[in-house]
Amino acid sequence: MKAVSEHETVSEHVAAFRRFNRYFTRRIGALDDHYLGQNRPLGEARLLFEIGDGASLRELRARLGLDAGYLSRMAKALEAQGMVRLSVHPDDNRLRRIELTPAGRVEVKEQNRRADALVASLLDGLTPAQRARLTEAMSTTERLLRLAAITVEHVDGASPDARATLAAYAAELDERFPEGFDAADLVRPEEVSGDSGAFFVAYEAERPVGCGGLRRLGPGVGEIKHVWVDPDARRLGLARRILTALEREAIERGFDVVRLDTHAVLTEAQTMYRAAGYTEIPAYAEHVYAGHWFEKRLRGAR
Amino acid sequence: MKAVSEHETVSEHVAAFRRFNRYFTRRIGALDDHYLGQNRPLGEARLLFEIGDGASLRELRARLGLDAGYLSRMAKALEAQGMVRLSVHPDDNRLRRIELTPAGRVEVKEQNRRADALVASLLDGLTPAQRARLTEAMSTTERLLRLAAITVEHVDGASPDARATLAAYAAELDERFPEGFDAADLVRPEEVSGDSGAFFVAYEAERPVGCGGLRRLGPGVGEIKHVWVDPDARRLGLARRILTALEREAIERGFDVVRLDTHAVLTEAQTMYRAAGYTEIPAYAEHVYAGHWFEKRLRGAR
DNA sequence: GGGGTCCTTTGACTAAAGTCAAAGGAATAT
DNA sequence: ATATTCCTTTGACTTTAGTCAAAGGACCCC
Repeated sequence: MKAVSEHETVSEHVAAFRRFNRYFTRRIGALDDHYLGQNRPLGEARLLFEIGDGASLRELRARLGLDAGYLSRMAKALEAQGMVRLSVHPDDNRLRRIELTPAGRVEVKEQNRRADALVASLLDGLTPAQRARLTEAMSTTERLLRLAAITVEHVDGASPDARATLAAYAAELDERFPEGFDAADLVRPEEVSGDSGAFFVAYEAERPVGCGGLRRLGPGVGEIKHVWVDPDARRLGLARRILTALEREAIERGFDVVRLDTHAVLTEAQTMYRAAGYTEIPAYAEHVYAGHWFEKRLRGAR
Repeated sequence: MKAVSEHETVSEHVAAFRRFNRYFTRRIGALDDHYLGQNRPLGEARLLFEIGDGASLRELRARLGLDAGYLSRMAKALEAQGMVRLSVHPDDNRLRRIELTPAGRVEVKEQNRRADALVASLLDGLTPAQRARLTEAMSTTERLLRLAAITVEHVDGASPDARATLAAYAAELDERFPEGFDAADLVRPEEVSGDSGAFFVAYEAERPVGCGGLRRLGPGVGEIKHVWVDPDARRLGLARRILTALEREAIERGFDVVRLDTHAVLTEAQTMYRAAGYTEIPAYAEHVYAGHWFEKRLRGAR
């Protein structure tokens, strides 16, 4: 009974999603592409648009998912038209840097103007209140879609992605803590690997955008460390998902309770932990940066 | 001051719209297209999908915006693959009817299954509450975008579109009124044309999806007649827009007040009129179908 | 300083997408 | 009944988009 109704709701959401997708890509997406290109193949228009304030071909290849040969030729064509300038990349002679010429900049501006005008004319039919509701609904849709597309994966604590996210985490704390933060105070990779613990990295389209670690604190007790989300991926509910992954891992490892500490200035984090069922407890260890300690019981109700 | 802040908000909405558009078409739309086609050029896949329970080539040409020659060839290719059957259209020997064969039906079903699975796997990352919020936000977005894309145009009361919408209106009333509705009781075209009145038709992508008329009732008094919205376009706020257009017209024609009557069973309409500033008044004329009478003062406050 | 890796260019193709115009049969308007 | 309009087919193209592999110069790691 339960299963049936659950299934029905999921397929309802799937149907709604597909209906929206069809409507949006047919009516709006198509419009945009069509008007954007105007006198130019879409591929070139997109490339031109994506260059921004200069980029390497390698970057563009990754961002637009293009074949190397194909991109090389398009770049050459745009250069011949006087839209871009190609040069060897200052940092690495293998790479080529591509930049807009003044003429290219004019064309991009013109593309933007046209697209803006198109959207403005569309919004024209709505009242200000409706426009506000539309913007709100779009941003909710986008946030949830992004969240859905992010995966949280178990990785080795010493892997490059783990180290990269921890470095970003440390850099941010160093900014935010009045006393600064020393990267030497991060957990050691072996504390969150193998039998000792676990480390998770969140990926959005292959890019690491968040992390969190779990280590053993004592018998039946785990500690959650370094839960962090990239500024670009905040307000999506990602920290909550990382936390859920860590708790699931803790349960599998037989911990009955998990603890964590947090700095006094990280008020959003404290709010999040409370909402996730954590309760504040007295200090369970001395940490240089800690100001608040929390705990959550994972099994054996209360 | 006012104008500046107004302008700023509009451009904010434009920016938000474009950001959403970019995100959605790049990430989601692309996914969909890529997985849909699988072993088949996208054009063919789209065509196959669009056939549904059979259609004429002409219809498909309009819906997909294809060149006649291109479509003809694709149809022939699909026929050679045993996916569709082509035949002369029963109603008009110039047209060709295209239908799916059993094999074609299987493939469309398979396309659908794949797309559903893709979406389901995407939604998998969300909690049920988040899924519900996503569906809600998408449907709001879609409703408002549809509303924004609809235009309300002044047409002659005797034009084919005016007659078509009025016929649909009459047919619906005939269903809904316990006593039925006789199309002979509609306004005559000349009452809502030229100096006597005005008629508006709402178009969504060239298709008439709503209407409303205004006629002169007496000195300074106009009457709003036959405001109707196609079932496919309801719950978008379209009736309200038609009403606004009629009131603007009434003001231009120098009417101080507009009246209207409505049948007792049309409770949604009554709610809408009240929300739009209409107040119920005693019967101002005898009408066979009327059960409630409303009025709105357009100028000379109270 | 030598092998492996990385990035780009070039040649050589292929497939898909789309355009244009001529032509012929079928409806429609007058 | 005749001119006009419609819808589709066909031939003859062009442009985009994309793929694959070979090759060469630059970097990186011992």
